[in-house]
Amino acid sequence: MPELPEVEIVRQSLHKKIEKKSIQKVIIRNRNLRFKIPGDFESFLKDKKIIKVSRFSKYLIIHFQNEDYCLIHLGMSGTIHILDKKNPLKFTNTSFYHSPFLPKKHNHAEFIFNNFKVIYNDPRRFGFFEIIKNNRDLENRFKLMGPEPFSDKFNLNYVVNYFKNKNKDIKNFLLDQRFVSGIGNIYASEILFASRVNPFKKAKRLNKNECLNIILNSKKILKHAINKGGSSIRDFKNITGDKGTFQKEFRVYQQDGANCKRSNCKGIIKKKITSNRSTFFCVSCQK
DNA sequence: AAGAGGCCCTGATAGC
DNA sequence: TGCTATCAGGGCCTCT
Repeated sequence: MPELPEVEIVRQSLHKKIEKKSIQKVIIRNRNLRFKIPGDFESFLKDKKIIKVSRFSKYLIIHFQNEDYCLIHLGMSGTIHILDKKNPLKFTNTSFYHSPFLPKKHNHAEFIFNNFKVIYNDPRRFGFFEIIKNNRDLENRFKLMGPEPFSDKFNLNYVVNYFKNKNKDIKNFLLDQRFVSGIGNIYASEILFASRVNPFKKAKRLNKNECLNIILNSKKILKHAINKGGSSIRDFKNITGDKGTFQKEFRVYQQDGANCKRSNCKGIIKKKITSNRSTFFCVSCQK
C-alpha cells in the first residue's frame, strides 16, 4: 500500500518515537522477507543510537551514529507498530493495512528499546531491510532512482526531455521509479485525472502543458495526501491513532462505475488493467 | 535497450 | 459452509 505520503506519515511518527533512543536488542521472528534478513542483522543493530529517521521515496532511512544506516521498505503490506510496555493495551498505530491492534501473525522483527518495542509486520513479505555502512553507499543506493515529485529536479525540462521518443504510456512512467520516485498505483491515477490526461497516452505524445500539469499535480496531490495523513484503504477499527483520510478524497481510484466528479463532465469512471495494475480514469475528460 | 509481463506472498472478498 | 478465483499500496527479473 504505502506510497510516498503513507511512508512519510510513518516516518514522522517513528522519528518522534525513536529519535535519540538506543536499540537494546533486536529479535527476528521470521527472516523471510523480499530479501532474507541477514544473520548478523541483530548484532549489527544492538546498542545503536538513532540520530533521526528520514525518508527517500518509499524508503525509510534510520540514521545511526558513525554513518551507519538501516533502510526499511514496507512493500505492499508492511506496517510498523509501536508497543508501549508501560501501557500494554495502548498501541500507536502506524498501519495503513491492518487493524491498529498488533497482529499476531507475520511479525518479522522486534526492535526493543528501553520501555517500548517497534514491531515490523508484513503478511505478504514484499518489504525488506537493508543495512548501509557509510555515506557514500547511501548516496549510491538511490543514484539510479528518479527525483521525488517535490524536488526542483522534477521540472518541465526534465520531463519533456525524458519523454522524447518514449513509447511507454504515461501511467507506467508515473509508476517507474527511475523516472520519478515515490508515486504508486493510487496517486498515479489521481494525478492523471487531475491533469486531464489519459493514462494510456504515450509519453512522447504529451504536450508541454500536459507535462506541466502532471508535474504540478504530482507535487500538489502528494502534499495534500501527507496533510491528510495518507490514504487508509483497508479497515481501521477502534482507533484514535494515525488514521489517514485521503481515501475520502479519491476522485477516480476504486471509483469505477461512478459518475465523473469533475463539474460539467458527464463521463463515467472506468477501470482498466495494464501491467497487472488497475488504472482508473474518466472516459470523457481525460484525453 | 526500451517495454511488456511474470512473479514473489498472504489474506480479504466475491461468486458459486 | 466451503470451495475456487480474483485482486491488493511494489519492484525485481527475464524475455523479446
